[in-house]
Amino acid sequence: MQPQYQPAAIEQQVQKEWADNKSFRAIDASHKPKFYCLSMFPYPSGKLHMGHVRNYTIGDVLSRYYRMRGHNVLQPMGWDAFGLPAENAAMANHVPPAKWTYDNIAYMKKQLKSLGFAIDWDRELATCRPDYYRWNQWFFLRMLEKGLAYKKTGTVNWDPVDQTVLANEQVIDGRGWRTGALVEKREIPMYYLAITRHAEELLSSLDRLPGWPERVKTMQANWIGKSFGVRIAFPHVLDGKPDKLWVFTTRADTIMGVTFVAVAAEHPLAAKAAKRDPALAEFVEACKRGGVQEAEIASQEKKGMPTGLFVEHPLNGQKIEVWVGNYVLMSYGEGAVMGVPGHDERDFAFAWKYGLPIRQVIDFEGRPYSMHAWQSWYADYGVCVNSGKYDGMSYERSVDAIAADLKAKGLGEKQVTWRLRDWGISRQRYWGCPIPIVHCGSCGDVPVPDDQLPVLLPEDCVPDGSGNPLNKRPDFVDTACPKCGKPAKRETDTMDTFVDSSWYFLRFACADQHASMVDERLNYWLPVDQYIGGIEHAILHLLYSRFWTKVMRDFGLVKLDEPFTRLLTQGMVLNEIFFRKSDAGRIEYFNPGDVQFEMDSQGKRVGALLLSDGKSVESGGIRTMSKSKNNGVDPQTLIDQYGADTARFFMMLASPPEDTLAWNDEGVKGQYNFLRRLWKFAHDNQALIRDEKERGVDGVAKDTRHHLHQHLRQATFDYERKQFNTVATATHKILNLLEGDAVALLPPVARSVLLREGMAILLRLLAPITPHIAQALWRELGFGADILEASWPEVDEAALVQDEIDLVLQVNGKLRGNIRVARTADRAVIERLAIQNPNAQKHIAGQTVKKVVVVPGRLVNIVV
RNA sequence: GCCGGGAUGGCGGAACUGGUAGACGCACGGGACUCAAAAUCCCGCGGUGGCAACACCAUGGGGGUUCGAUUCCCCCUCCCGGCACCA
Repeated sequence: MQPQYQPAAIEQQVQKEWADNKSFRAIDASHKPKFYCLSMFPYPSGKLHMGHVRNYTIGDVLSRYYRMRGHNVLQPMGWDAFGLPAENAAMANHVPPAKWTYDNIAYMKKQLKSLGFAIDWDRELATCRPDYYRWNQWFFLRMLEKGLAYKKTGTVNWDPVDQTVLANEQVIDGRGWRTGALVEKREIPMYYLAITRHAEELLSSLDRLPGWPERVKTMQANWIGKSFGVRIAFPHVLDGKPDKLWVFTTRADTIMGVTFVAVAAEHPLAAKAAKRDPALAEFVEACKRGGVQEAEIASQEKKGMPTGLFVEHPLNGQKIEVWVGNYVLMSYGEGAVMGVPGHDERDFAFAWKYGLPIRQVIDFEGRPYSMHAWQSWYADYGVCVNSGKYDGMSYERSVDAIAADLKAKGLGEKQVTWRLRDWGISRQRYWGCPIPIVHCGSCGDVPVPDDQLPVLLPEDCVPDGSGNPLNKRPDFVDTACPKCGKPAKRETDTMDTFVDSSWYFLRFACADQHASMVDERLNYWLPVDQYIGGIEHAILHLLYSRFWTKVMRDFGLVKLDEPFTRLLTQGMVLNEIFFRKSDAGRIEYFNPGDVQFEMDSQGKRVGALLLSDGKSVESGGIRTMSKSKNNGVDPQTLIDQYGADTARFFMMLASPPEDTLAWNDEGVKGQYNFLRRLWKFAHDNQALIRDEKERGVDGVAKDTRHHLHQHLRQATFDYERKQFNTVATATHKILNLLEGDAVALLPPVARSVLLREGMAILLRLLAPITPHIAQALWRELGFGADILEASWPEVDEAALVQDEIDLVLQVNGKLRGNIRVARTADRAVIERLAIQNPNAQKHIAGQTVKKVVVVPGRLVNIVV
């Protein structure tokens, strides 16, 4: 056995054995319970970042833990390989996105292997391969047949200089990222998937996902946004003919407080009014300028303009003016809202700005109401007031009554409305899955027949930033109509990459199947037992995957309602930002690795200096690691310097998996030292640990065994609840215990028994987190050939029982000492001992004891 | 703006169902070993007062429930994630 810990040699050796033995190949059948453990597949951006290392370490720890607990584990890996960054890299380096992507995959695969992840590489897939994306196309055609995929116009960001559709990410402060031109909204035809048809089930089946975090389920429920309300018509006369302006509201109880109606800039009524009013036309156009991002639209200043049109209040016939409001969304409800400034904050701000009347129609138990300042409780539910026949009614009663009255007049009805919109999947980009449609002059849009799939994406394009490069490829675009055979053009839009990631978890069960999208092996492996990925995917990716699964189920392709049984959403990895601002106002960012800190004598940081010139830099707070802020840390440096085990161990120790993790280089060395200490301790005591003579543990170092088994119980409990930082802590505590004086002073036989037991526990607790060193020591110390096959250590309940326990002594809830009592001591004895305690006496000091609270096994509190 | 989450020493974090706040680690300070350095080992380490025993204060801020609150309830501040074309 080597006296020194040599991670590079150990890790290479152990990884070679795993590869030679195909240790992580998942078998499609077993008497053991199956465990499908999946981490979200990476986008091959170049090299692994810390978020990847964290994500895949969590997944690997769970995979290895469940394997040791007797499960047949599948942990696959693939590549989310289509996407925008490949096109950006292509423009910057004049390399085709395909080559860039495949090179990145090769490098990142090497990195994943060097981290020792227990992955079944035989099932690897990449979404940019035709044998994967052909099934996107095939399934899209099935959805088209069923009407679940359809064509309609949608709004996109348009760069007028480059004549290109921009992703939201490419719009910076309302301007195109390359041209700096002001971005416009533009309507273009797109394909949509009818996810709203599944809204009800996507919402209701969240209740059948107990293994999902509540916050993710809440976010999804809010995103789907089921609202119960009333659809209300405001009658008016338009071009001499009677017409109705429809609005949707969840607060029909406030209808008598309506003082205006506002429509979206895209609303037909706005267009009509704009024809007669150039100022209004200008305003409507101004609203249409700018990007399509909801955050941008919703946070802009509320602006409006009257249309000069009037409608009638549906219940009292009052004349109400119609406004155009930039805060009204065309995509939600009717694209028009009734304005109730008395009880809606946005309407209040709007009315205040334009001098529209504000009317109180809800009473809040007589609390004083002022129309000069908004109070957050004005939007609460209450009782109708100033509302004629509805006065005194509660929310439910007034809504029922108002809906009934509106229905009788043909001016409204109760309605359920969803916030969820259908999923637009058309992208005007090159590096994605082609949409299998041919546009024929005679036959229109013709689906590509199944036997002509896949529609292959040419892999040698180099985009230049203007338009979609596929439009410049006659070899791709020009084709024959599958129906009539005449010359026709291929659709050049590609699919949203969320399509690729909406079903890849199914494909891992049958990655070698080329005759069909999925096969019967899915029935064994699916659903995914544990899914792990970033919290930033809590809504879109997870919702689309749930939707896709349900559609595949409806088509009879899979037998599952939900794809992911348990979900762990890991927190983001953050790092501090350092910068200098030049006189010209330009900001230069510096990598935290190039910055050194000045400390005071207490170790408190007082300044930050750039290593290269020794001058100070400013701190810009802590953000997610990104290229633009130059605050990323390359995990490869860490692996090269300390080895995979240290990188993995530190990642798990630093923070609970679901919390954000602020990067801190300093701690890494400490964990490397721990593994070195472990190795040295094992080396120095190998003779004692190896000694296998049959010896009982009865009466051996009772106190130490008590602590050992307490740590084991805690660590196992923490594995189960996936709090790996305290598992790592427990391994520290065990090594501290084994190294401590209590053990060193034992006679050799007792020491040998204890060290052997302690080490056997410690190595198995470490095996999921630091598998290489655990395997090496397991073998060196003679516990067995392969720790992968070892079973989980069992807690010795007898070791946990103590004869005497310490109770916390409190007076009026304040700590005043401890008392030691027998395990079996009854309440009366504890009370007497507590009151007699000299320190307690000091604080009771003449006051009367009102009562004594005894929490068995924990504390006693004297109340005076 | 809307939805979700978070805030505990110099730092990462711990505290299981409301029961000793700061486990464990890092950083820092002191000491041992060494010609020296590294490595290693030992001691200290929330704040204030005190020689000490100890006392008081302290879990973002304010209020409440309780014998007892980091934990439960209400209000506020700041930070992070998502907002449908980044993945």
